[in-house]
Amino acid sequence: MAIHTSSLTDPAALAGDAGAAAGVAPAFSPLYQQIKVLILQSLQAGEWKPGEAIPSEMDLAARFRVSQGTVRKAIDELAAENLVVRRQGKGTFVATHAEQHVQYRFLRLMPDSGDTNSEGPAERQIIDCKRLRAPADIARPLSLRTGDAVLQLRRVLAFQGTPTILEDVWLPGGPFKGLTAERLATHRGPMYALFETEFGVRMVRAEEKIRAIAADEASAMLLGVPVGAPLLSVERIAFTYNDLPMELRRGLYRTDTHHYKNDLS
Amino acid sequence: MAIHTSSLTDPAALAGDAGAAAGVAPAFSPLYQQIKVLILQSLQAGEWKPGEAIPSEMDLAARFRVSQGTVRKAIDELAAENLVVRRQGKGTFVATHAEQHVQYRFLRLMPDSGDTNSEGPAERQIIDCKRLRAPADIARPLSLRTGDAVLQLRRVLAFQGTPTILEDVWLPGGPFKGLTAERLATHRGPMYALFETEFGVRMVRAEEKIRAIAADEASAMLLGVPVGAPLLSVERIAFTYNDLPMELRRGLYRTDTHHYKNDLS
DNA sequence: CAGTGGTCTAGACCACTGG
DNA sequence: CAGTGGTCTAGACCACTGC
Repeated sequence: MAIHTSSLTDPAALAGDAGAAAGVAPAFSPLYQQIKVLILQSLQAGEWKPGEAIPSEMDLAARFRVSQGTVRKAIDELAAENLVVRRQGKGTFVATHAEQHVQYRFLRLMPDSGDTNSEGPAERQIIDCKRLRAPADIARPLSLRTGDAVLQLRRVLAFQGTPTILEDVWLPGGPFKGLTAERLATHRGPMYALFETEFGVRMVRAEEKIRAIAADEASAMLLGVPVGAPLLSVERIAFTYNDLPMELRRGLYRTDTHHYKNDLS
Repeated sequence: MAIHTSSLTDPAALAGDAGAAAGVAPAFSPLYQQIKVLILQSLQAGEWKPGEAIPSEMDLAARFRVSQGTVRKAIDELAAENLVVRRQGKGTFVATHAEQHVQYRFLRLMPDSGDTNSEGPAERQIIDCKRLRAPADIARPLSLRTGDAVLQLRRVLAFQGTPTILEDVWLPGGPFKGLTAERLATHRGPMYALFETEFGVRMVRAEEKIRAIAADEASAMLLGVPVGAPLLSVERIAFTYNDLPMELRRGLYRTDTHHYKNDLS
């Protein structure tokens, strides 16, 4: 491994050796990137669980035989990607969807007046939860084969008594074996927190495609709006480590009292 | 200034002195943050224009009497905020909306199939451009007073012959004095690039509120969709340095062939 | 080749947390 | 008070660019 050849005893050998055999460029990779990959591997291997502290910078520096500054830069990037949270004086912790002061980290729907906290927690109602064989348009985004087992879940979120979000969620059957409507209903806190504690699946990032559509009969009924009313359609693919898709979610949002907020920079 | 008291000759005096008089906490501010503010001030003062190189890290370190590493960390943050672009071997450059390989940095609308480049440049058509006194709902988000002069602009963007975006843009009359429909029509490239070169206004970040609405008669006509068709309503406030709002934009997007893409992390 | 940003180190000291 | 992350420095060397 490149790390061990580029330690204190031989700081000259820096270039990564991955891909050096082929005719392609040697793809120079700085030491801190290599350390970052090693920490990442420990994270996905579950060496440290969500919410727990990872070893101190000094410990990691000793383990990898590099200076603290190099470990520091690796952790800086992990923190920038929200995989890890630094707390001065305490340590560095594996990020988690539970115990996070923002209840829903990936939900961008905000009430038109007041902040998210002022309207209190969402009232959740599970409409449906069943196993089925994935049709092509579900299997593809989840990197599954058509016909593979998936879990489908339908629920409604209401804010202050007004049903606002109708969501269909699809999960790969393998990693989420044993997930039931019962378990979901009794769980408090974000769904992604339950995924972490019960199934060891941590959602790391997501992509959303947003459209405006007209409510069909079923959706209109569940959300309490007229048929044909404009709704925000939000299709989300959520990824765990290694850009592995682990959830497909199709949501319909009422935007008469709420809006989808996005910050560009 | 704090910088000069915490130079090489007196590296002990680090704490910022801002706000030390009041009973509030002294608000410790690290050196690199102070340097960042100084560079920021030079940026908004126009000491270096968009597209130009700023002084090298060594030069800035000498100017501010700090080490290169400290300047480096300041620039790192500016680069993370897209205010500045680093190019190895060449220098650090003031970010610009022109000459940027992504044509529209703040536009999140993507064609459903293929990438942004495959559909070629947007065809732009100015519908209207006039001066008026700002009503309250326009003045407020622009931090103006009701009745202040604003410029209103309406245009349609079409992709491959299909009108897709209808936008109303409001700009404060002062900074944009002299902007005409003629000038906009003859200009090639992003509108924000013209704002930089002609008016010295650089948009740095933006906030968007997204809703689904039904097309009214005027919008339906201009976009070539039936009245009542669902459209994506995108309200954007764009800010220049110092979080100063400089543009209000209300867009209606057709989402039958395109979608709004958002990455969450 | 000189000049730029990028990496890496070693060591000192500071701010914050908790026992 | 010890341990953690956070700041700052000084110096060496590397990778990339352009003359």
